[in-house]
Amino acid sequence: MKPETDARTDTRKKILDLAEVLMLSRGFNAFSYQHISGELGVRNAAIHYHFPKKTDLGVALIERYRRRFARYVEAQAELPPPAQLDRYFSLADTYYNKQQICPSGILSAELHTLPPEMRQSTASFVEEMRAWAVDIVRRGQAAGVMHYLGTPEGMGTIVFAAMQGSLQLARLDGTALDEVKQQIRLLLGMVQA
Amino acid sequence: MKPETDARTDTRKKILDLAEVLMLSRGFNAFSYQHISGELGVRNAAIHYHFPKKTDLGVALIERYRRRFARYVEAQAELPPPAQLDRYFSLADTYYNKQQICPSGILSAELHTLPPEMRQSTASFVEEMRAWAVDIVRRGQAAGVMHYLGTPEGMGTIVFAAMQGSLQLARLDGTALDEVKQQIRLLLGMVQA
DNA sequence: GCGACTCTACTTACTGGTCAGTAAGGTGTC
DNA sequence: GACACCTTACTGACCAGTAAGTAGAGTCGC
Repeated sequence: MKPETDARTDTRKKILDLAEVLMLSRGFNAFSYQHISGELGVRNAAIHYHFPKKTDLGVALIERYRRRFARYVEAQAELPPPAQLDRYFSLADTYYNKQQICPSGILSAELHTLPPEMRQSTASFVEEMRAWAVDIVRRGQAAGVMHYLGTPEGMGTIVFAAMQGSLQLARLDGTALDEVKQQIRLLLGMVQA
Repeated sequence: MKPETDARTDTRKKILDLAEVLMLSRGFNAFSYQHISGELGVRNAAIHYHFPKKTDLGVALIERYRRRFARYVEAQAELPPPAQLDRYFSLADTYYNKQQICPSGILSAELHTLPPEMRQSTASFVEEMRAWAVDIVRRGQAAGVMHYLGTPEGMGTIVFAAMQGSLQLARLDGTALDEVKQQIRLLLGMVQA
């Protein structure tokens, strides 16, 4: 009984992985259990065995994001703030290359059609991401490696909002993401103007 | 035969108005002809009479936005750039107060599930909005009433992306929109830091 | 000034497809 | 023999879209 080939967690994980791809490219409401079961070579009811309601799948997806994000933040806690920002930018590039948008983007856009449990998880997730962006620019300022107008709250929030927005725009206009990234670097005093 | 009470254009307009509200709060895929016909007190097929396919309704919605936006831009072409920015901010407040997001936000988020005709219209619409934001900050800079780092393209794009993103975030965190608006004013050198 | 025709703007009634979700049964493993 | 992990088979809801019919208003010939 090798845990790494345990069928139980294996199928469950495959479902989550597929659901993740579908959600980030099409949205939560625009994919069905059929999309997953077809790709996975199982029947629809197999998905319902692991996630009885679609809401359960949605909440599990968001909670997995939150855990992953927490690990991600912790893993690079020791990096200097500009390097953390670069990592953030690379993450956005990864989404862009897959023609996806960020989880907070799709979830906040679809918010009013999501079940209450998912809305709750989304609110926590988005608040954690925003707080992290604020934290980066705050520590960047404190360390003297970032210089900008206004407060860390204002600057962090606009960075987060602009990245979310530009990832969506980038699917229509490929230059938007690079342009926004470059402008953020400028506004944070990280490049010579 | 008074044209202002012409039943023809009247029902058609009511359908578009209702579809607009539904799209900005729930998204294009998350409303049905039933939602509209129920509210309007007509049968489903009546909507199909005016808009045979849902795609037709979607394209009509976007094209109406584009015409409205073009008029909006022209109507305030003589205003000084900071005043135009304020109008843009008020528009965002209007959406926020109705718990809606901006059309470009929902359309770009749902992009991959939209029919090709709608994608085409969306691309044109978004490009027009972005160009307008760039134009405001370009003329603001030229008039000496806006001062910022980088190019008008970079600054206009980040303003547009940040506004789109913050309108989405504002449904989860009521402070996001005001924070981003204030930060934009700061970054454009429109307030004393 | 009146019947015949036509057009707009609907209606009723339906189809086929997709959806989430359920119940009951089977199969292999500890 | 109990349990995890599926299957087959189904339900009811909702969906976009269509076909055929109709009420009323305007138009035309005469």
